Amino acid sequence: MRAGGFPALRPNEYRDAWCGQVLDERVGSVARVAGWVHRRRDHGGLVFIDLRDRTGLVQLVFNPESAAGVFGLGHELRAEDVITAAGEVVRRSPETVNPDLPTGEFEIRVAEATMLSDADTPPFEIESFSGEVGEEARLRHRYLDLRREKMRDALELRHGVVRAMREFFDTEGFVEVETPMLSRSTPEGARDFLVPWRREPGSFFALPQSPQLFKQLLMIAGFERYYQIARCFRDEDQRADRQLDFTQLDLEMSFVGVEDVIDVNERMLAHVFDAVDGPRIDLPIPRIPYAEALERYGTDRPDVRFDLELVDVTEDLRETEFKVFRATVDGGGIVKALNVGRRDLPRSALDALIERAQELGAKGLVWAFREGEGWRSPTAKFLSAPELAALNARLEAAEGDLLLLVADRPKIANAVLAQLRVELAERFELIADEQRFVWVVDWPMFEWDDEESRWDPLHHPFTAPQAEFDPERPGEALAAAYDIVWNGQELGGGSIRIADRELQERVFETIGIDSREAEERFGFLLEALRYGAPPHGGIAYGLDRIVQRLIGADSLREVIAFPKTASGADPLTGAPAPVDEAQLRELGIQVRRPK
RNA sequence: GGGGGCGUAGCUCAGUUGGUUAGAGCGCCGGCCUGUCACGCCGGAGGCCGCGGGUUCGAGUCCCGUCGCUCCCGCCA
Repeated sequence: MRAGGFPALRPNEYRDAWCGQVLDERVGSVARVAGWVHRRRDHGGLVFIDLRDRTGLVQLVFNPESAAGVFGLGHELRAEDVITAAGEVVRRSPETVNPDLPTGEFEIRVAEATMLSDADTPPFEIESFSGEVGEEARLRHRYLDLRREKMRDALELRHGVVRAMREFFDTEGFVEVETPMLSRSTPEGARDFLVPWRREPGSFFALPQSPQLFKQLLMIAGFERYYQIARCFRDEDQRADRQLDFTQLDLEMSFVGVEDVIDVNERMLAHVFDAVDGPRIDLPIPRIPYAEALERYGTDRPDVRFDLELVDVTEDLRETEFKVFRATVDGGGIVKALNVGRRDLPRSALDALIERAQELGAKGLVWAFREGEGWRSPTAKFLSAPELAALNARLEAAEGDLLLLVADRPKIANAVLAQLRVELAERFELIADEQRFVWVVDWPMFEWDDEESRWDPLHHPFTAPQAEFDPERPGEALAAAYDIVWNGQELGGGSIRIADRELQERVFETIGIDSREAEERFGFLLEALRYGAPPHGGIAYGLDRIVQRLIGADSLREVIAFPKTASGADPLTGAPAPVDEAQLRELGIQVRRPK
């Protein structure tokens, strides 16, 4: 998947052709190319050089018929030397054609060549055939790692994605506006990156976790349609799909409802994917209510490429004598189950499943194979015949089907089985070879936080409810929010925002932010809402994740030019690094450093 | 903060039950080679076995600690 072609090249003193474009129309004329020595094949009386630029490779031939100096240079060239070379483009004789190279039918007979920059032996081979180079070596010399075709392709695809987004938003009347990097700490929930302010020791800017409040202010300002390719920062531990700084596609629209936002975004995604030859998106993208996603898939980001749905069997076990289930059910927990189908798993594999379930947070996992009217399972003897029959019926279990049950608090039972569902689907190859998108809609406004004993916003506190909500029953309120999920990974999420000051205050109150704190933290927003706020809503995407998925990479690092390691370091620059005392003094910061 | 995996030559890796001088492929250096394209052939250099401590007659190998890379849980609305 390459994003677009390469522009026509104007001749200059270094080249008049891209390596990758030394093709038919060049045959018979002189071409000048420039680039890096990719590989040298020195036959003594004849030297072949594969020269590389960003467009690809072309073979240069140095032979004794060329000037002595030029032929001599041919022998001296080493990997990654930078040269410019000119000579006649010739068609190779049929037996010397390299079918693996786009330029494989042609070569340049070098008549003149200049070393522009000779290179030390690189710490690793640019295109290695002996396996993946270690992450730290790659990042330490990222400029060499980025010379690999794979990395060029990834970043060019990323460019193509961004360009297609801009194209689309341009035709739809959006304005790209930059919001500040240095601003006030906003409440996205993650830890902020703080920037100390010299003139007021003890006061800090925060780097944005998202442009959320600024884009709302832009709507109040009357821009109506805004977007931004926005750099965002969150000081949380890394994952393969999480970096400290990352990029969002952020957009916001005025005078819109949920349908309007979804419509624009579906067309945007279809346009972008089409522009980069990504998977086809069939519109409209199906929607699934949050509650249904949780019920059927155990997660708010369901992978709908395969069935294997979760089934709630709590009601069948309400009266059971089996203590484990009974205690859970009586305590407000649930029992959820998965019918994995007829699978021959040895005891060791079943034990491994139990272990995995525990790793994921479950107290345990019950496995069973349907056998006649009952079960073959260590647990079978604790359940009555009617209970077993009811479970078999509820799970539509056929003879020999493997059943997995988890009893726990709803959150845990769902999460554990949701993960097992995906892992089992991979294992048994149930996942259709296709791309499936789904909108998750009808999110609850609030979620009860047991540990803090308060209601938390499920999205963020600026999300509008679908209708007036009963402050006595926040748990029943639904939000005008939507997330888009691609093959089980969240790509983006958004909502219609609160455009009414009083409603905004009520939501703050519900989540335990009293009017004084609201004034202190969000006074500027509340004040802005007084001066004519249009109804508005939007969405934000993880841009890096979109590109990662498009190229099928395992890690975000494959689509970010200069990413950080899993521990948040940058081996190339050595960041983060101590700063000198004078800088700290100026900022009024005292640091106790370990000796 | 917690857990798993990994750390041996520049790179990717092997290294048996703890036992003599730690290996391979690629890369690198030198030589030969006029049709190769992951060129070939001959020769060579290259090691703090991540670091520190311990057990042992003896440690790349076992134990403890630590650092780094990585994946996961917590966290990331």
